[in-house]
Amino acid sequence: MRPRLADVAARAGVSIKTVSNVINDFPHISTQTREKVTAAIEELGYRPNLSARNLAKGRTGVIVLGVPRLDMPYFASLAMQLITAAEAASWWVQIRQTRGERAAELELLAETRQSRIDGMVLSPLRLRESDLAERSGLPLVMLGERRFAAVDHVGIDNAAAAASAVQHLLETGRRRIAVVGGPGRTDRRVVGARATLRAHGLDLPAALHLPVRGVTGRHGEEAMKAFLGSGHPMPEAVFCVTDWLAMGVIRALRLHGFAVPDDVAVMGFDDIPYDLAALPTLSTIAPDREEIARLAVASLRRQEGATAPEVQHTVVGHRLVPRESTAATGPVPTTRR
Amino acid sequence: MRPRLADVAARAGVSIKTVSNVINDFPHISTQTREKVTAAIEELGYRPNLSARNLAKGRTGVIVLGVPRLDMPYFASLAMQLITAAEAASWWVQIRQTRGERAAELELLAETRQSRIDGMVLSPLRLRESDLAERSGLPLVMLGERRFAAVDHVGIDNAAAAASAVQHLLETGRRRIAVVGGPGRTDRRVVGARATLRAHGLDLPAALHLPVRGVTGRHGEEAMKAFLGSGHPMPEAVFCVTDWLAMGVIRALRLHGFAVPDDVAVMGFDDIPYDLAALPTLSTIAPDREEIARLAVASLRRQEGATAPEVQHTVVGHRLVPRESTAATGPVPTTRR
DNA sequence: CGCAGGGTTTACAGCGCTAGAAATCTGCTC
DNA sequence: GAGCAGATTTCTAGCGCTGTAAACCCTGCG
Repeated sequence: MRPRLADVAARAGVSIKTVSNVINDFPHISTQTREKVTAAIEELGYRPNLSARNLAKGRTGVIVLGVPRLDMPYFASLAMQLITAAEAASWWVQIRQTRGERAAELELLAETRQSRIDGMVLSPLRLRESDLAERSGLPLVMLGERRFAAVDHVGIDNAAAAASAVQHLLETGRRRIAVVGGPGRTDRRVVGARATLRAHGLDLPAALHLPVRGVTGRHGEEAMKAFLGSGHPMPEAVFCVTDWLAMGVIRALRLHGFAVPDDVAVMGFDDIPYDLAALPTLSTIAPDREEIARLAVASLRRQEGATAPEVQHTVVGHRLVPRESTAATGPVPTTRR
Repeated sequence: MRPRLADVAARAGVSIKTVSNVINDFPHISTQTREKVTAAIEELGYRPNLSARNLAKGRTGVIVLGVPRLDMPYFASLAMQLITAAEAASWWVQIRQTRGERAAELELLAETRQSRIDGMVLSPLRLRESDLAERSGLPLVMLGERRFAAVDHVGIDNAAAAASAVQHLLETGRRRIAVVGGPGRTDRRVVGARATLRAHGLDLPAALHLPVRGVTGRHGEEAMKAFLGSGHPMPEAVFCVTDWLAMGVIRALRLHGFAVPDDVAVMGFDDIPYDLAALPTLSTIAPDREEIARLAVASLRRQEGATAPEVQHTVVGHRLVPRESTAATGPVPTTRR
């Protein structure tokens, strides 16, 4: 049988509660006692029983992660990170998919009221500020582009990240730059891109802003195809607000005979964990996902403790990852035949 | 406060244990009582507290999934499926990475003995039959190519799947076929491919069998580069034992000026959830991962119940997914310039 | 030298559920 | 109509842990 608190207590010659106190880092424990207990724990290889702990503490040990879709590598990867981060807080993560539908997102928000979970991490796409009335006091933290005034948020500075992406394109000598993404100017990434162009005395003409109805490869391919059919002069580079879009854009470009990056450079965003055997490998912006996951869990714990925790919006870092798709010279030699 | 068993009991006018009996499907419950209880559960929206249940039942509610690496999309996707399947059995999945190292795999096997988990799903790469002595009575099920006599196994028929892949290449008119994968003939996929070639009066000459030390894009790229440098006449098609290898192979081919599938068709294996915006999209074999996950959990539950369960090796289905990389005519038009 | 006052430790009552054993209720036989 | 077997339900004791409150033990001061 695996050792229990009582076994540790007996071995250390103290009471059960003292062992519990040591484990939970309660104040007022003499160094001597602490050492005795720690030694006993070590010798017995004791590990607390989470079921019992959660039961006694009245928590369920479960948090929910709400994402649009799990087969989007960005969210799959985020989920993995969150699972790891949550484990440290003895939480396990129940993953729910919203398919980006408003109804599903509202439903999740409503579930906040049944006390079946200890907290929720939500990556909303269609939620509005006013929807948050649905919310109960349950610990909640939002991820993604949108920030809500009344709820904790963890994310990167999308505008700044997009700016550095465009900056990179400019630095590699491209001036005429198209932007793929966002059906509105609410899109921080588009905003950041546009601002950077403007700061360099350039513009984002309507023809070079390719709106999309989604962010997958298919959407990117369609948007670029539409552009290619429009007869507008080609851009020297394309900034896509997601890697998926970029993959589709590259496909469309190549199907039309354009070489990437030789004819057109393409930049993505997200650093989805695709195989680097892609051709060309994709230059992108890598949000610090591990940090996002860690801080999301930290936010939940903070809220769990306090009765009326103050709202915190946290900005985590991102990295520019230049790869082949924006290289000055492409890796693909002239084709035979 | 969320409803407890006692609340349901009060509402239905029966004892707590009766409600518990209904929930756990115990025999000897009158239809009338069952209906009363079910109604009460419904009205109150009762859901059992898993912590309490697990505590009382003496299980931990945790199973371990041991995979080589989680950033391999195949395993990420498998993990997701397993998490879903395990949820139905009130288990949550703790994911452990072995990096394909024998030591790490043995360590996991050893953990089987501390009763900290209810079961283990293992996808071993380097384990030997004899290592299983390490194993305790804990429910264990293996995934992957290797079958062990003494342990439950769930997987596809790799040889048959590889056979159908090669068959597909033959049917699209390719005769000279190379195989990338396996540093030994233990590899069922290589065996299946070779057998199919032989059955068609063809051979797998040593020059066309490209062994690899791993199964990622990098390994595929290196193997194909080495071949291209060898001066051997080109094959018309390449069958790779994983999609990742295939991505690398395609990259190497294209960097050398070969078009896929026009000059060389490439076939993968696994159907990793890559973006279909790849160019060309990858023809592959898709194992029924959902079924694998479901059956793995079922195996664990079966073993949990019995004291000396008989060993079951289960074969699940796979599908041939033809895409662009093996099409008769390629999607890439002649390049401009 | 006694006692206040703090730091430390212990006792004990649950958290919500399940597993026996015990109690009760049927319907049936004689 | 009593007696009995089997079906059905209730009683009771934990599962291993934490929170509260009370008990303990030491200083240091008067």
